[in-house]
Amino acid sequence: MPNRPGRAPRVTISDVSRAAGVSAATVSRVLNGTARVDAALTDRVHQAVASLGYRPNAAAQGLARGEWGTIGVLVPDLANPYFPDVLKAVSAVARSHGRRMMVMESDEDPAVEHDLVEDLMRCCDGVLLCSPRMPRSELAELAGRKHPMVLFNRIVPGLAVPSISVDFHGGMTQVCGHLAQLGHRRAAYLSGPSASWANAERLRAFEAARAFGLEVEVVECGATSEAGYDAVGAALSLDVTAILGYNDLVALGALARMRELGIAVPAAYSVVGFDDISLERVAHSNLTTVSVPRDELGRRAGELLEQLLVNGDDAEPTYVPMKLQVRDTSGPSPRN
Amino acid sequence: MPNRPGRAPRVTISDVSRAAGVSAATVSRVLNGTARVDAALTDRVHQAVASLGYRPNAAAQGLARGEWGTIGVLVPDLANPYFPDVLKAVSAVARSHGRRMMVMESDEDPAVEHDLVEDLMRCCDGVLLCSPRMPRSELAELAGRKHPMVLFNRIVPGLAVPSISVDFHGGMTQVCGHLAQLGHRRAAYLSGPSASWANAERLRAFEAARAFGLEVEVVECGATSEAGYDAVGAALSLDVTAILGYNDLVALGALARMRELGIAVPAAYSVVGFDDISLERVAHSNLTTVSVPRDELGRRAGELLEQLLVNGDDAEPTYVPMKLQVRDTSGPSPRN
DNA sequence: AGCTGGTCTGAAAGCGATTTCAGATCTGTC
DNA sequence: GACAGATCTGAAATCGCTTTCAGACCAGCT
Repeated sequence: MPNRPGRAPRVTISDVSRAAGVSAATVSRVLNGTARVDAALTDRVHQAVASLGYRPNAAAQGLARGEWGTIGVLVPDLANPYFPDVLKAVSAVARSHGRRMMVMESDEDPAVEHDLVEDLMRCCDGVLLCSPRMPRSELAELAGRKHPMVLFNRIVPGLAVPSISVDFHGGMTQVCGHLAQLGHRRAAYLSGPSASWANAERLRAFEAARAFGLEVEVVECGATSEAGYDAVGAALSLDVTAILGYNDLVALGALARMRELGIAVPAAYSVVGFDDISLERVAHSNLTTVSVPRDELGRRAGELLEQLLVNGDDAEPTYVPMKLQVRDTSGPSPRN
Repeated sequence: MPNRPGRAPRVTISDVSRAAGVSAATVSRVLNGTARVDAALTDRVHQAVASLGYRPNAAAQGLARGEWGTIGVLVPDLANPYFPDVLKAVSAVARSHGRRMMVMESDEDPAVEHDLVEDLMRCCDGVLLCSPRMPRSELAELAGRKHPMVLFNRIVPGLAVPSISVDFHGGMTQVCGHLAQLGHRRAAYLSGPSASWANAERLRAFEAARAFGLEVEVVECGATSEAGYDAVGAALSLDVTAILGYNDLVALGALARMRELGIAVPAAYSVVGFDDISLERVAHSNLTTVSVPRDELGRRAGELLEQLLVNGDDAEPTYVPMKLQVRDTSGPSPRN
């Protein structure tokens, strides 16, 4: 990089080679250990590197090696407590394989996702798309570029992209089973982003739920605690005995509103969340929910991508099961 | 980059120039708008780009331009709800200036911070260090490299590095004032990471607090809700009427333990947090705390870095004030 | 018609690494 | 002592893009 005024002069490999009295090739070999080099030269190189404070330029390395040493992650919303946990694990995996992590956020706007992914592909060896909301067609187009890519929490039928997802359908089925067993016959579901696969998977569970006697009404809501707070009114008017949140935030928001209204939980209504975000550790609202180990999920997503980069394996879609966590906000139906 | 088996063949600028029947220089000019180009040629270039699906290689651009178009952010812990909010804002600012964001996490280990920052400097135009725990000497060494760098929540006296920090000292002083006014005379502070500047700043406030009649005992604790939970016992044995947390997580953990022990808050003890993390929105524990607008903080940090990159300005350290949020966990001292 | 000056374009020289290739040196045999 | 082969080293090509530089072209003027 050119020396900018006021910036430290940039030390390049040829500065080092000059100082050590060897060729640039030798410096490269010493630093990367790609070939045997005489011990005396090795020493001189190391000394020159140390005294000049040389650090190889990542762009030049990337260009020459044909690898950036970087993976890219796209998330819908950094502020959603779900993703930092995943990022943390992905970052750790990436680091353990000597890669850096680039992060982009779509801010829940499906329209910008495509561009962001394109940008990521320009500077990352592989990309991890977390819960992408973009339409199937765009996703297919991106997949068609043959750039290593892993899908997280989004399955696109008929698209052979390695993916890892939480078994939302199974999780919600467990929730329904739990409520049915407690004698509930009608429940309201505070629905998440309508375009999202994650929401669709949950909805799918309600058809099966009918089989074991639970009818679920859908109320448009959203993915935030505020949305949950606001949607309670509509839910309560539906003659139900239980409220299911799209996620824990929604359920906690609903719970807060119900507390304000003086509604007894779980005596009058059962409330069930989804995701088991770690807020539970601190919030102590003891929400009944279904959990999934987010760190393990992130780790597996990272490993999947890494494997893809190294072996080019085209793995099968992986589903990670959820686990019902019965706590204090669910109980027998009051109409039993 | 070389074409890997199974990967899409890489389209380069010369492929485009060949297809459009112009020189690579012209393609570059059209794409970057750096010079007037005949309309007919411009069209041909655009068509070639579209039909080939050309995307400039970021590494090559970075190398040629001497800029990566990337900023790097180092955080101690992604799982700490504080940072995602900051990252979100930083990411937005970076994006608005056409830059990407690289994220690294030290996992609260000061020993790895130095290497991570070094790595960031190899591939980012500028770096933002959030609450770095590394010793002053290392920080000084890094600052000496003249690589654009902004410090967030860490002031190093005598080191001329642009920085933006929350006025922790002022915040904690407000907390002490609040408690003193409520008649409290002795309080316990559940102390955070001992090496951290943030903790030192809070401690500093306790000396001043003595002046208005509040004695604060320090209990070693940590930065997590678990640590707060565990430290309650020690705090209660100190003959105090109030407990101050290093942050909200600690305070919430303490609160949870106290609830278990059947201790009335704020009747028997007042509990005060620090940071006002957004968990409050969902946890509804109504913790008294001091707040700081994390998104604004992130935005300003991002802008500071951007300014540094563009103007090379060496701005003065900025302090952002905190604001006392009196809620339900603080009340008059029972010994009044 | 001949110049001057201004636009637009392409050839070529970087940017800073890696890697190939060929030459130099050194071993160990015959 | 000479030769084959193995080691080690440096020169140069390469990665894909930007940017300088100089030439080509055209218009407007004297």
